[in-house]
This record gives sequence, C-alpha cells and structure tokens, in this order.
Amino acid sequence: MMHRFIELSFIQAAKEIGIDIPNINFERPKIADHGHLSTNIAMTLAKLLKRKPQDIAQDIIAHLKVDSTIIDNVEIAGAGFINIYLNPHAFHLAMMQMITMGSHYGRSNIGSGKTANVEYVSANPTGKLHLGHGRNAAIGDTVSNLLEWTGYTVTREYYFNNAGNQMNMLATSIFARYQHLTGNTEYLFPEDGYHGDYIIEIAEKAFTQFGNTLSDENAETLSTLRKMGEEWCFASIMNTLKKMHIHQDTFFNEDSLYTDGSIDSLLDELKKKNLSYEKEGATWMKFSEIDDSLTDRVIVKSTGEPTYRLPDIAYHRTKFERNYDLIVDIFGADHIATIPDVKAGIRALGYDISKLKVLIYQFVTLWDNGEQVKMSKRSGKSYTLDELIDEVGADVVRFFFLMRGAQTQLEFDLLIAREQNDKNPVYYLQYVHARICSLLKQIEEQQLQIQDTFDASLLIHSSELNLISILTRFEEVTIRAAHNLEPQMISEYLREVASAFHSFYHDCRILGMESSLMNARIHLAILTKTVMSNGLTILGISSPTSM
RNA sequence: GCACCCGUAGCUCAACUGGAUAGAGCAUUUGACUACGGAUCAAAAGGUUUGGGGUUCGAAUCCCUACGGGUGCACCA
Repeated sequence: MMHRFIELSFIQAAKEIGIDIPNINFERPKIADHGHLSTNIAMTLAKLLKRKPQDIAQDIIAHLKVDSTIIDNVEIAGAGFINIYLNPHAFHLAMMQMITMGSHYGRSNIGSGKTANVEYVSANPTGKLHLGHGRNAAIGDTVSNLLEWTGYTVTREYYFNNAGNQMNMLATSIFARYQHLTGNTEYLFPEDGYHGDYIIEIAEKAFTQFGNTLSDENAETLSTLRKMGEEWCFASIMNTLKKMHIHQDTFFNEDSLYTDGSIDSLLDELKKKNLSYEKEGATWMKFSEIDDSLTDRVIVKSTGEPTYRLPDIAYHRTKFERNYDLIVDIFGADHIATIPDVKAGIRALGYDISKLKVLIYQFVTLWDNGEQVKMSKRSGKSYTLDELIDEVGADVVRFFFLMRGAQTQLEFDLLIAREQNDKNPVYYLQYVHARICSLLKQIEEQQLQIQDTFDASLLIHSSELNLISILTRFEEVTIRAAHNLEPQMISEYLREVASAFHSFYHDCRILGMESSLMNARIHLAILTKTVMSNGLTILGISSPTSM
C-alpha cells in the first residue's frame, strides 16, 4: 500500500536518467539489515543498458526525491540492490489507511468487472465423498473466495455425470445387495461393483419401500434402483459439503450436453475442420495434428458411445461460450492425462486457452498413530470425508487441506488433527481472534471508552511496528494468492500475523496503560482482529470469539 | 517403457515465482508474567536444498543427467 507512492518516485527518478519503466517490483527483505523495502531494478536493467548495476542504482538514487517523513534512508547493497529504510511514521500512516478500509481491508479491485468460473468437487453420484474430494472442495472454495476478494464475480460450478456405465454399476451393485436382503444370498455380486457399506444402506431403503417385489433384474428395476442410488449419493455429497461450509452455484449435468445437441454439433465441427477420422469403426480425433506431443484418441467408440474426452471438450467449450474471463478447474492428479487433450481440443476450436487455468492437486494420505490408513475404493473401506469431519471438525479439516501447496502430496495426520491444543496449527490462528475478543469484552465490562481517534505515533515498540508491517501485506498476499491460485499462501501469512500478534501482546500491555497509549494499542488489536477474521473467512474457517 | 508431479533440518512443510546469511511448526534443550486467556512468549541446537554437471552478476527455483517416491498412460470416467 504505502509503497505505491515510493514506487512512483522511483519511476520518476528513472525517467530523469532516461529510463522508462512502467512499474517497479519491491520485495520485503527477510533480513532486517536489508531495509524494509528492496528493489532489484538496477540489476534487471544492467543487461539492457550494458552498465554495472551499482552505477545504475547510484544514478537512480541521485535523482530520487526522498520524502523524509516516510523514508529514513536509501542505500545500495550487495550486487546492486536498492534498500529503503522506512520511518516509523510510514507505518503509522499505513495503519491509518488500513483502518479506514474497515472490514473491507484485504479486498482489491484488480479483478473487478471480470468474471470467473471455478469448477470443483465434481464427484459423480456413485458414492460418498472421500478425502481427495475434501482437498478438492477446500481448494476450490478458497480459490473462489480469493478471486471474489480481488474483485471477480465468481460462478462456483459442479460438473457431474448421472449416466453411463458407472451408474449402471451402481444399480447392479444395489440390486445384488437387495437380493441378499430378500434372502437370495447366493446372488453374485458384480465383479467391478461398488463395495461400500452405503450400498447396503440403499438396498435396505429399497427393501423397506418395495419389499420382495423387485425380483427380476430388468431394465425397469435397475432404473428404479439407479435413481434411488443417485438420489441417496447426491444427498450424501451435499450433506458433507454443507458440513464443510461449501456451496456451489451451478450444477452442470453432463447429460445436458447430449440432450441439447452440444455433442452432435461438436462432432460435426470437428469433422468439418478435418480434425477427426474414422478407423476400425470408431471416430478418432487428430490430437497429434494439433500438438505433436499428443497421440490420436478415440472420441466415439465403435459401439456409438462417446468416450469421456468428447463430453469433456464439449463441456469446456460451454465455459468458453459462457464468456468467462477466467476459467479454473480443480483436478486431482489422476486426471492429469486428460488435461492436454481437452486444452488441445479447445484450442483447435479457436478459443483462447490462456483463460483456462488447471489446478492440479496431489493425493492425500491419511496417517494415524504413525501408521498409514489405507484407502481403497474397491474394498469400500475408505475413510470418508464425512467421518473425518465428524471426528475433527470442519475447521481443522479445511485448514489441513489448505496449509500445504496443492502440488505436494498431503499427509493428513489424524493424531495432530484430533489434538485440541497448541500442537494443532488451526488453534494457533483462531486463538488470536479469541484473545482479542476476550480483550474487547473486558474493556466493555470495565466500561472503558475506546476513542475513535487515536495517536498512532505512540506505537513505537519494535513488536508494534513489526505487527503493523506484517498487517500491511495482507492485500498483496491476497492478490498474489489469487493470481497464483495458491490458498496456502494465506495460511502461511496468517501464521505470521498470529506470531507477530502474540509477540506484541506479550511485550505490550494494553489494559491499565495510560489512556492514549491504551487506545492506540486497542486499535492495533482491532485491526489485527479484522485481518485475522478476513483471512480465516477466505479459508472458510470460523473466527471464534472464545475457545 | 513413455509422460506429468515431487525430493529442502530427525518429522511435516515454507521460501515473495531467479535475489542477499534457505525460514516456520512439531520433537529436543534452556529460560520468561502474582495483571489483558500459558492454546502464549524468548532463546539454543539442527542444512553440501537427493548426487553430478550446465546457464549468469546470482540457482532450492531454469536446462541436462543419475537415483529415489507418487500419479497417469483403454474403443473405463
């Protein structure tokens, strides 16, 4: 925030020595000796200008008009870094700026006027959600939040398929369990059927409703059971998502691509563009022609049924046709192979694939007591997301899924997740909020007055200045996290805020201090509460007033 | 076999997307308030960023290579 002003004076200085640059990137040095802000602009210009970085830096500084009320000192260090040392007054100004934004602090408008579509979860209604879906949901919801915080209008979308083989398999699995319930224990369970206990639950429901009447495995019976299974699974999925505080705006049914003619028209178009051909009774798509690292694939089987690639491309096409400025897919690592094909297909149809960002997350492994909990879908013994939420709570589940980068495999340690103490990183963050709320409550009880105006210049303790400095970063962290689609940047940042606050709170007494100092510190605490609460909101985690 | 992801402290992970002396938490060791919630704070110790080359002012980050882990490679979705 405050360095926008400083940036302008640097650009002006550069202009005076004949260099035109649109913007300058400032970094926050990790080491205090390197100042509060630092730029490597002289080094990046060195090659272009064929001059030594130090000389360029020298020139820029010579033309820089320093505002001495904000900047204490500017110096050259190392290979040509320009380091800026800010005056405490700069922090006080920044604090006032943050406070004027109120509860909106952290929001920005870089995406305002733009629209985004974020697709996540997208599980088919054939079973309960498992941990992978949980990671998907947490990431998707948080990415959506981040985009909203940077000004985007976001559509949260769920894509599902309630047709095809998998649903038939669901129906036959239920039928088999149903047969067992009617006493036909000999009935063979389908080889690739769904083994989870929930199938038995659905079968029991069918048994209660229909008794023994569904003895024949005919089309009508299977259709009834399929519908029943779908409804049950969808209800289960929605219920679990609700527990995780996740909602979605649109549910896009794959089937609609067939009924509205999207699939047919796509096939026609591919044919017209000479991107498909017939071979061995099937229709193939010339992926290899679009991108020579790809190979041709079947898009319509010889039986006449499309493979998943065709609807995938048709579906993504609708997203481009719906004219979003940004399209985000949250996919598990098992979908990694399909992405290049979809992208190639979309590009061949003439769309701008730079709008499409695919966020791949790696798998989740669950650990308990130092042992890995195996999660096998086949055996049906998987630890469901629902059970996990019931066991450790939605806040902990979400935070654990969000505290690591998506591209690394996530180890979910139940032992730590179950702990309701200092070992659990979620509580460290939430405790900040609860502590401040507790403070405010005491102020109210003691009938102390909080003045609206206060003298920020009283905040000169190093832990006060450090806390303010970290709080000033919130907006840019949010922007960067949104831009890179990396929710864990928020978790990391909030940990820093929490750490800085606890240090401040330890070092700087509030209640009982001289009233103008107390008042200033209360305002700093309130500002911290705002940032903490906003950050937790982005992550979809509650901000408790007491714990 | 081919493609993609990953390899950082004993463990789980960061590192501002190529920046300066690679940082946190847990575990270990040692300290700290007769007041705001000790679910806290301060400090010590812990590293050849898997090995080896290369690119440049500068590499955990980019390229090549070897090794190790994961995922995917159907006329399944």
